[in-house]
Amino acid sequence: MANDDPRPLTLRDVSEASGVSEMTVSRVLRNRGDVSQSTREKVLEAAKSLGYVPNKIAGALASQRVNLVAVIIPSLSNMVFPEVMTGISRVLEETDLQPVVGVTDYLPEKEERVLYEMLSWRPSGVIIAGLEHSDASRAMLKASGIPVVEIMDTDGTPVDCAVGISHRRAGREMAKAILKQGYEKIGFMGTKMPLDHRARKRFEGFTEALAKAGIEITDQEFYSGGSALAKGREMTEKMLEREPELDFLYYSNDMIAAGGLLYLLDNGIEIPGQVGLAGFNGVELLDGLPRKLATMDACRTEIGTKAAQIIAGRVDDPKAAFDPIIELTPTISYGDTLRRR
Amino acid sequence: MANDDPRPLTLRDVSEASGVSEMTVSRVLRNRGDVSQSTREKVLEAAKSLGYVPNKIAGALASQRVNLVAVIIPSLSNMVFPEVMTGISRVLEETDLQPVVGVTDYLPEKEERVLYEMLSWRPSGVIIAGLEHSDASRAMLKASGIPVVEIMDTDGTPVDCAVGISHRRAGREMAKAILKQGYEKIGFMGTKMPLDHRARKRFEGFTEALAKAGIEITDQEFYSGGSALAKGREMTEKMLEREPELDFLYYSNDMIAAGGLLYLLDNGIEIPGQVGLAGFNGVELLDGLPRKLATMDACRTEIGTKAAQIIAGRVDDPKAAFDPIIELTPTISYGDTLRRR
DNA sequence: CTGAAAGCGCTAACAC
DNA sequence: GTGTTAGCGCTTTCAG
Repeated sequence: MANDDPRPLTLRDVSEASGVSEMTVSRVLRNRGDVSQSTREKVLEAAKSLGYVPNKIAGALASQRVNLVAVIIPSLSNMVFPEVMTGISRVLEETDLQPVVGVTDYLPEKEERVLYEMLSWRPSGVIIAGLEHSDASRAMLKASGIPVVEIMDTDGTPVDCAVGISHRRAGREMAKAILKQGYEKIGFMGTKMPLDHRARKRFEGFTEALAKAGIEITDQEFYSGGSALAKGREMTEKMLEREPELDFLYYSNDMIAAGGLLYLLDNGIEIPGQVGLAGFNGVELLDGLPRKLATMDACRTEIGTKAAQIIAGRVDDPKAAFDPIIELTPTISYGDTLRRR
Repeated sequence: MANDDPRPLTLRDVSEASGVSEMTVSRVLRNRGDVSQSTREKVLEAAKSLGYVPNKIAGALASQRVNLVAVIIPSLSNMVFPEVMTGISRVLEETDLQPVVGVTDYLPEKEERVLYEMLSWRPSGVIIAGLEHSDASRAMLKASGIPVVEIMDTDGTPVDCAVGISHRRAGREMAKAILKQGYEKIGFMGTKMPLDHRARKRFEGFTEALAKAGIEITDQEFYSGGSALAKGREMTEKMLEREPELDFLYYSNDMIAAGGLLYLLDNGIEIPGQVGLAGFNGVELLDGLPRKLATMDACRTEIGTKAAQIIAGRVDDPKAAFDPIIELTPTISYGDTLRRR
């Protein structure tokens, strides 16, 4: 029954055990071509009882086909990429493609290494976060000759094609919504991440829209590492000590915004009358806070879904047409922390 | 410079471009064997300018070696597995092994599929969550002939070896700590997941230790889906309506415990005097809550680290000895919600 | 230090 | 419906 010999089983073993040629065994195992019911049963029986697991390495080399899609993302620890993965998996499960995840920790050199490593397995497509990559990475992607979808961001020029939102616009829209509610003394808090281009673009869009209204950010603060909830609390405290006049706090993600919210509530500050708040991402995780946080969803699942569909479609038909850039539209939810009565 | 021909580059292309035999090119690219400085440079130059990326499929088939470690986990969405991954990656980065992640969504059939798929790439080792697997999965793991580490749990019999904590004991220890503080009317809230064996074992250990002290759980409630924070809040509200006499709430994870905490605070219930709380996991994410939640860390990063070390060690030396079960010891942190004054 | 030959386990393409 | 042959792109092994 089990395999005692350390040598892994091969098609040949199944062939011998079933008295059918290797080729026919292969056909049965892949459901390819016509095979008589009787031999099919013999083969499946033999394969099962031996515990045969096909060797995809050999199969891929022979067929020049690899059903893998490389998915390259900066991190698994925040809520955003798991949701993108969910979208991707949902679509790919309907196909014979399989996602393989690589994580870059927001480091361009690591991205390069991971990409090289993944491309060397000759995947059928690449889904990669962001539009900013090293020259070498872009060159590899171009030279690979496979479909590449850059996700999350549309502010830039994709190597092949992109699905995402405009983070500049997201920042602008939030600024406009805040101004419209009559807030004027605005503070910003975010990650100290020169390499998080999307956070940077949101910040840029935000200040740009404020500037257009003749307003400058009153104060700003950046953090790195640690528990986001705790950091949001600390930064908010510090900032309000420095600038008690602030009437709005814009956070670059929902987690630190939640920390800020808890701080304000603890200190009896009236929300959103005295101070308003908003975050970014729309993480469901945070439903259940004492107040519903204003935020902007980043269309994460949809980005994953669309990206996977593009890959699947183009693997299916390499000459099919496709949009070079698909820009999704995030929506603001006002919650209880942005709308002044 | 770039590759216009859709055909991917091969060693032969580099060989021709550099005027060196394929074999020597291969040696240079893998840093194997002695190659003169001058030919080495010629080769690297040629490979780089062509944008050559080696084909690992062919390499793996020829060398019968695949530097991949299959990591099979139920989910990426909660905080627990990303931390395990961190531990694994940290160790494997020091070696030439690479983790490849598969997700099962807590479904045994999906686990079986994912495992089959991964084993068909002939990885050098498997790290898989839990000790409960279908017969077919166990058979595959055994037959694979590669090192297998089952992680998270030690209450059971591993196929090969295991690293984790005893969730039964964890439940018992928490029960003892709660009783020691004088709490007596205890409610339990958790996930409605017959397939989350570790949550189940904690629950069993918990009730068992209470029983030994002659106490039964006063009330219990299970949820599925939705935002854990919100669910914790809702369940807590319902339970306290049903059983206003409750003096302690034990939650099967920190996220719902946090929701419960926020509910109690909102309703002016005194913690931990009137009602105490505890969760499970020790998620750093939650630092920053108004009170520090009592919890028990699950040694997640350490589990990842140890598991990866075992794989790396056994890949290095297949006949090295190893412990079949490594049980780590979780520690209770009392925070502000368990210690009665 | 470098090269030539053989073959890893499978599948495409073609017989029968 | 089934079998045969010839590789896929690399590395192992062995000669020089």
